[in-house]
Amino acid sequence: MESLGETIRKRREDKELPLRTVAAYLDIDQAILSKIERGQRNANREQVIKLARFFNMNETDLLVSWLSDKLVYEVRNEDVALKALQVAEEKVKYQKMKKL
Amino acid sequence: MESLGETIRKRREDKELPLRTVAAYLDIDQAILSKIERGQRNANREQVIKLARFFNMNETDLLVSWLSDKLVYEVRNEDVALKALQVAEEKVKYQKMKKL
DNA sequence: TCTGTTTTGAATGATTTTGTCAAAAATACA
DNA sequence: TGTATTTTTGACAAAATCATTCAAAACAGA
Repeated sequence: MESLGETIRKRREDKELPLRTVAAYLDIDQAILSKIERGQRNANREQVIKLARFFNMNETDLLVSWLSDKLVYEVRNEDVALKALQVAEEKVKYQKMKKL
Repeated sequence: MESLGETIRKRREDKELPLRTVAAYLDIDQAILSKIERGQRNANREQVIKLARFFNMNETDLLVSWLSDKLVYEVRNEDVALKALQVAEEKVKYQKMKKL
């Protein structure tokens, strides 16, 4: 279970690229990319999409990774984290069903 | 699948209480409570706890309802909402496992 | 040590959240 | 209807959170 940050750091190190290079492609300061890789900052959607393009990864997969990171962050330190995620899942399913 | 807002509105109407009364107990403006009940605003943890006490409900259950609402809100309009929730669940489980 | 890379944290800006207030809209009911 | 009560709305302000920049510190390797 890898976070988006861990994933892209691996990719970047595989290619032996400095933060600078990827950050330039994303048009952000390398400090931000460093923080994103280490999970200290959240990327935004545009950055995730660019990262997928840069590293030739499936965009949807990376967006799922990113979104799920945000969800995990939202329930950090919560006793009922797991339960809440499960209930949220049911709620989303229910809403989807209602739309048909 | 009921949101926290729907739940407490029902309770309040059952008891035929005006927003004013419950809002006073929570120490907030009734406008906010109105918005919380209709899902336009998020309650905070303290308010959820007070609501549970006020309506004699199980605090944990209400917190789960509240947290899951927040999660649903976070993935609204996302194509990959369900997938992201499932992945988040696995991530949380994985983290929990690692701690043992 | 020198060079390039990464991390850190303070400062600043931008955005979001939270709440208040008062007026408008809706509701209840004599 | 008319009046009182409740609810909703939206403008506004304060507070909190979040993103970004920058420069310095820490780190890695030759």
